[in-house]
Amino acid sequence: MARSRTPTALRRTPQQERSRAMVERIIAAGQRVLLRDGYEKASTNRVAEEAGISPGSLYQYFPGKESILAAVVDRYSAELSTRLTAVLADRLDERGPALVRSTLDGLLDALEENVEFLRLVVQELPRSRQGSRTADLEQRIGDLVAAYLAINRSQTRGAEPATSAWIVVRLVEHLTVQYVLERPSISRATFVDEMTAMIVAYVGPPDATRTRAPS
Amino acid sequence: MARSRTPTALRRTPQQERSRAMVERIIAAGQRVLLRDGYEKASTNRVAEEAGISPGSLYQYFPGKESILAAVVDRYSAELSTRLTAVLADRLDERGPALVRSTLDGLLDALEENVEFLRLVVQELPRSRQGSRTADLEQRIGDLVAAYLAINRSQTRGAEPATSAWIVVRLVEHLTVQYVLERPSISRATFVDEMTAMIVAYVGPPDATRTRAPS
Amino acid sequence: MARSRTPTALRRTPQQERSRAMVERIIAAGQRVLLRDGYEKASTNRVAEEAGISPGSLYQYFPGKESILAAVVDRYSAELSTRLTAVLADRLDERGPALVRSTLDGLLDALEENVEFLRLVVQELPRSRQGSRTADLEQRIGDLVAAYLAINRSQTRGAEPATSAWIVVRLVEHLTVQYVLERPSISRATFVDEMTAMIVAYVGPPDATRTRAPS
Amino acid sequence: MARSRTPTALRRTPQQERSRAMVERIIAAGQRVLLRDGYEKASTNRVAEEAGISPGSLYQYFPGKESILAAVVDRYSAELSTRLTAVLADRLDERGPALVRSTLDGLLDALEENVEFLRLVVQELPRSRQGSRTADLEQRIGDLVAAYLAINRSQTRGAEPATSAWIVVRLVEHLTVQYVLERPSISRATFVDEMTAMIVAYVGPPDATRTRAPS
DNA sequence: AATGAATGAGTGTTCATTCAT
DNA sequence: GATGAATGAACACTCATTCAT
Repeated sequence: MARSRTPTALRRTPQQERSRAMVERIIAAGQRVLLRDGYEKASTNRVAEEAGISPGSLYQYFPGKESILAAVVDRYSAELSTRLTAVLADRLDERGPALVRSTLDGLLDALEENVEFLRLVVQELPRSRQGSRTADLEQRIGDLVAAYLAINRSQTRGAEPATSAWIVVRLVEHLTVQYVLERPSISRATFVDEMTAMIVAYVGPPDATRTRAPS
Repeated sequence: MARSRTPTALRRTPQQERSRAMVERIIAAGQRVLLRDGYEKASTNRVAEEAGISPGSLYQYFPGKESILAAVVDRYSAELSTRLTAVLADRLDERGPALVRSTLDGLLDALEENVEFLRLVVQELPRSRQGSRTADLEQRIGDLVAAYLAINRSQTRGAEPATSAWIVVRLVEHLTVQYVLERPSISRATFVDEMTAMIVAYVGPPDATRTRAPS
Repeated sequence: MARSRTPTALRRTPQQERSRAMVERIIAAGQRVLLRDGYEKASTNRVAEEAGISPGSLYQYFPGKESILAAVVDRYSAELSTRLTAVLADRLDERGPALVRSTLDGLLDALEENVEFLRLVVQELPRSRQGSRTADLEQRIGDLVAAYLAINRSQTRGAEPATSAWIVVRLVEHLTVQYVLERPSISRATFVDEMTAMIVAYVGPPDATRTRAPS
Repeated sequence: MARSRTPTALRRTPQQERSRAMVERIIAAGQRVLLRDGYEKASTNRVAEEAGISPGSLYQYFPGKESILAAVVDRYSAELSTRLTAVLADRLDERGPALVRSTLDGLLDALEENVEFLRLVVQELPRSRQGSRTADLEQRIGDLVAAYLAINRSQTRGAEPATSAWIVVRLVEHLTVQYVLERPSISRATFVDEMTAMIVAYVGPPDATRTRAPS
């Protein structure tokens, strides 16, 4: 019972290492099965077989089927998040349209990395099986955008930063995903231009000195 | 005995009436089961039990499980579509911000009519089970918006009407649905204001200097 | 209730005529369904549909599924029997090898008339579904053969006519059927020659004056 | 714990033993169900119940219903084949009538071992469910008989050995089976006498004047 | 007589989960 | 820890038969 909680800071015991490796193996197998067989045919037995372990062993690492699939989606979300963060890391000094443009570009890059699985998650999986990571992410990014807006945007428009942030986050998320999945006959450059124009027009130009079109 | 032979084309025989009633009963039962038990647990046997008929009888009216659930979703989509059409019918002469505002209002009204089932469809059902109704509607409305933009909007911005229409349709659809489902702490009035502002700013205000096509 | 039993000898009432016609229609439909869908898929509902009547009406003419299929097989057996009788009718004066040969020829002709259905009956249908006609026929023909043997054959061999008849009837029946169904690489002429030789050798030449090979 | 790793190739692990036992148990249950309920009523659920296991367990050992029933029939065919082979093994030096007689006797013994199941297979099961074992056996025995005839029989008759073999094999098979199943009022001794006489007369007695291949 | 909607027990099969080893 | 045989309720669907009309 008195299992020490990571005794020396970040070090893990060999058992924990092995356990983590096994969890990863199961998640990877789960993703392969989902891609190969689709959601309806993805059974625990198939995941176990794909992972090269026995069905019983699954339950040493996960409490049930749902949590396995949720972990698969969560890992994907985490990958997306990581990729996006990496891309944006060296654009931290940008502001206004350039920042928006960079964000859109990074997001599209990240989403295009694994379109097949993105399609699976968005179109095949019931939202209720998608873990909490996406919602968390929306929340966190929403907070960041709100903070940014509170600091940077012009004072001519009256909405709460939180309101604009809520709208912008969902707008960006959904439209980029749909663009990648639907591939409408719009070039990526045009899509980014349009989205940037829309967002900039909506949240207002960052520079208060800039003249706005008379309402 | 003297069963009339449907002299005027549109009259229905009693059997047809009974059949229609049964179809309705099954669809209603399917909707209740979906709401009560969720998509994964919605089985033909449960639908039959909920409808108060035997499992075999289902197959007199539907070819299989998929078609039953599809009919449930289709009926809901048809209701949505009907309500929206009705609301917008007497606003056909509006232009610009007023038209946008009316559309948003109508859409929100329609979506709020049955939030519970909207949540089910959007969050529980895999997109692939949602029938073609939604996609059809998106397409049709997209065409309408593109046509409107081609005629009405100012020439100051360069994007193709089809491009703007694609973006605006998905934006409006997703954000209104999410607003109704998430109920963020944004008043409906504010939400409509913000959306209207965003869309008008994006597609560009109708150019007052440009001659409008006579209504 | 006091329905007259064919009042004037062979005449039938109109109802009885209609009934007989319906029975025939159902049997014909049953045969088509068996040929089209196979035994395992041949359901009463399909037979009714094929006959152009409602499933319920089947039970006005037959007590159940089994009896329908039995009637189909029986009608086929009756056809076989009729054809065989017709072929043999003008050979009644023959004796010995010529009679055997004629019988084999006639039987092969009759069996080849509808090989598809013969295959179905012999290979797909459980024997227990084959009605009693075949067994009856075997019995009757066996009796005839026994009578023939009792009168015609040489007295040098000692078996009971009934014994030889039992053997010969089954031998002829099974081998001709198998020949038609398996189509081994044996010409029909050779097959008939061989069968004739075997039977004649077995039951003994009809003419006592003929020299037999020393045992 | 120290589970031996099957050092010598032919040893089986306990799991394999258990698996074999389970397969046997299912086959035996299948046979009992077939005998008790008949082919049409023999369902996987009944077999499972009779075997004292759950329906799901069936599918750990067999891929489906057909293969279970096929295994039942195959096991019976294998038993028949084994018994027949054993009986004939010590008669290999016989020729002519004695060989025919031994074969018939051995065949009748083998068939009489389990008349109940023989009846089931022959009369209840559609031929198409009888596996390939019977057809294989027919083919193999046919080849043997043809070879025997090619070497041993007199040259007085002209048919191809393959032709005579085809006829004799089917004749012997069908008549012995029918004798056992129908039990006509013919003593077994008489039946064997008659059959022997017929076959010997047909294929021709071994020509005593002809030099035999040295055994 | 004829209908055909309704039945409901039944089918073969799957699969998340358990537990003795 | 790991196994994998065993489970058994559940699934989608069928069909011989009935019976109110």
